[in-house]
Amino acid sequence: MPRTSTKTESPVRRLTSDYRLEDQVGFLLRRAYQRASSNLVDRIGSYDLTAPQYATLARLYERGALSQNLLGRLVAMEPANIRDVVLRLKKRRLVATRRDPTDKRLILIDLTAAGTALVEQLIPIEIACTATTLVPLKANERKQLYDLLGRLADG
Amino acid sequence: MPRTSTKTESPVRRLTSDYRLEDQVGFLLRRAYQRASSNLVDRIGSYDLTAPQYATLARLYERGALSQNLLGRLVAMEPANIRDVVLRLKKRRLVATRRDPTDKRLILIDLTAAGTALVEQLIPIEIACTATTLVPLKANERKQLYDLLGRLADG
DNA sequence: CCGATATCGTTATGATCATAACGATATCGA
DNA sequence: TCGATATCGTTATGATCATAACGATATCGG
Repeated sequence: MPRTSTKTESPVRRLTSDYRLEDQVGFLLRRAYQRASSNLVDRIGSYDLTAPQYATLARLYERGALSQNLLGRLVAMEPANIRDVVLRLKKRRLVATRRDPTDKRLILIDLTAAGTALVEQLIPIEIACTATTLVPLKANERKQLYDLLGRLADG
Repeated sequence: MPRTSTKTESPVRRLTSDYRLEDQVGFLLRRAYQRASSNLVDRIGSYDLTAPQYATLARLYERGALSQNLLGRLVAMEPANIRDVVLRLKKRRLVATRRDPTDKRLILIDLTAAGTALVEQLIPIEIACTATTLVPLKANERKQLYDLLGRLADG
């Protein structure tokens, strides 16, 4: 086995630098999200679902039929993005679409029976997954994290 | 102006549900990262740089020449991903590549003069951007957040 | 020395993401 | 009523992302 190789590293140290990438909150958030997302895919990947797809199904389960655009806002996806997710879910018959009779602009999305059954299977898995992700933190720390992240996300 | 439209919402309430998507840490992390990333692009977008591209340049600035693979690990990108980022940066002459003479597998990546100059311009902007993202939090809360996120990310 | 194993970079596939521009529909205000 | 404005969904473009499979190179153990 070749050594794990910090081999090519040269400790050049340019000019300034009390700067560290690790101190940038965006970088930390990206890595934490990678971890959480990876945990979820490990558990629900066998269902061939991604985290955004799961979020979409879960939201429909919570709220019932929604227009494609509103659904997108509720799962934090742009119109062009939620469109593709809905198309994939529709192709697998997990959601169904119909026109809103009173507003011809809208496409209403809803879970199918199969979609509903799948979400009900997945919800406990996702809850367990969240627990796994939070293992490094104590109970009071988790509550603190939720508070802080919520305030960051909402601006 | 059409109303902001919770129009199509139907409060169907399926089976169970003390379940809420907002309680899943992955969903919160994704939204917080969206916010941070958006803040960064607002500020450095005029340089035609994305957050991952900036992270890559910043890491090279901190560490000097690195193999493509190690560089990828240090910015939390898969080999296939860091490859594309490096290609784009190389096309813009912000980084240069050369073969490692002692290990023919490696491609060494380093900043060009132009790349170095650009990073030195961008670092203060990024620091300001992090400050903006953290505005909702008080100083002690920021410290707490860093601690919690770090432990989540490192598993 | 040499085969087993590990690492590096590449290729291919598929799913997110954000942005801008566009036509169709809906609503508002004068 | 009717034009200005807003929303909805679509299309196109480009950048992330993760995964699996692959050849080339490097290292280790016997």
